[in-house]
Amino acid sequence: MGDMREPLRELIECGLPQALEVMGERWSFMILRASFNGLKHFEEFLSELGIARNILSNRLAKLVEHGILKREPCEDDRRKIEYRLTEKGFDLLPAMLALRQWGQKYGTEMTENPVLVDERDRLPIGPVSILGHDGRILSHQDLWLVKREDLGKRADGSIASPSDALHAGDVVDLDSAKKAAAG
Amino acid sequence: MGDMREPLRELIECGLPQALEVMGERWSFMILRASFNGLKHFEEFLSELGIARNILSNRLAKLVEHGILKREPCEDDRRKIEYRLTEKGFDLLPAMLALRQWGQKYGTEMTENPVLVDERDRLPIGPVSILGHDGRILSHQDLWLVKREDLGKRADGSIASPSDALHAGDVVDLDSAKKAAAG
DNA sequence: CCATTAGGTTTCAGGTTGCAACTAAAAACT
DNA sequence: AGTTTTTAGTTGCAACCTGAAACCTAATGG
Repeated sequence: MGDMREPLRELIECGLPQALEVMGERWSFMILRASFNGLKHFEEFLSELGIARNILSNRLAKLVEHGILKREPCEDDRRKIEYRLTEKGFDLLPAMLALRQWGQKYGTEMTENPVLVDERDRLPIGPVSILGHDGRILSHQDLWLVKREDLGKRADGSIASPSDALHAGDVVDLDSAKKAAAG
Repeated sequence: MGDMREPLRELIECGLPQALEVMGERWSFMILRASFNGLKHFEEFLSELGIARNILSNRLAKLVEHGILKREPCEDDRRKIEYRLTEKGFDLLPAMLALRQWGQKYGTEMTENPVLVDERDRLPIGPVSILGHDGRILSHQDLWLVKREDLGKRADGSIASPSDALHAGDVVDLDSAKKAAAG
């Protein structure tokens, strides 16, 4: 009876719901993007994003509350308030760019301008990537879900069948899914 | 007068809004994650996610409509329907993982189990990363926004001031923002 | 035939979004 | 000083979206 919610917990105990609590709300990512682009003031966000005043107010407050933006009054003009990214906010950059690149890949074609570049060579950045332990770029084909206690154990030929694994919670994740995608 | 919406276009013409059209809706990412984990059937999603029936129905339809999932009737049991990830759906993996990792980094600590690993060495994957043209891992410190026609032009010492650039659309993005975060 | 399962749709209360109008405080102009 | 403008909000209200529960329909299974 205590473990009734085992499979549910598996899905809920992960960073996603926590991330979505803030960033799942409408406009949050657009505001973040605007922040990345250097916008700092209420009226700037308002006119650039085309968001409603009350919603913007609410979203900014939530982003501040979650430590993604910091809210500080301007010194030179005390009507103005600056909303600036925190380190926690900057850490959302990979997620935002991955989403952006995906949208760009499958959306109506558009030549983005300005372009996000590596400041060293001033050449466009590559796709946001999943890296292995050794730095190799991984595709979904290369991924596997393994029980924590089985980390590092290589497959010797005998692997539980994917359908069993799905319920046993052993080798679960992308096995069946990638076969399905291949077919 | 024709270019009145210049700065607005700059923010809107990017993959983000297109990505958010589907993935910005509540539950979309959670359903995607469940799909990655091998769930395929309506009632599976229903019980694992704790979502309402009507919403699930609506979300699945939207994900199918946008080509992220494909909906096909089961052959062996024609009541059942399989929802499986398309290639377009799999391409959301970096975005989902980046979000997940961010949530994990800043949320209440939790030891994820099972763990997502590189199937070769069965070791946990690294953080989702922004790569430069040369494969180097970039932080937000290393990024720059440049006009499309200035690609590859290295800075010789004379760079327009960031505040000017913000309005001119030249070197816009993270310059001021990263200075702000540093301070 | 009858019960059950799978995948929905309908209904309706309650919450969220968005537009427009209003406020309050700090500059800026006259 | 007095008026206007700018900045960052709040409030009120209609339209839309969400979620829980009940209902519907087709396919299995006994």
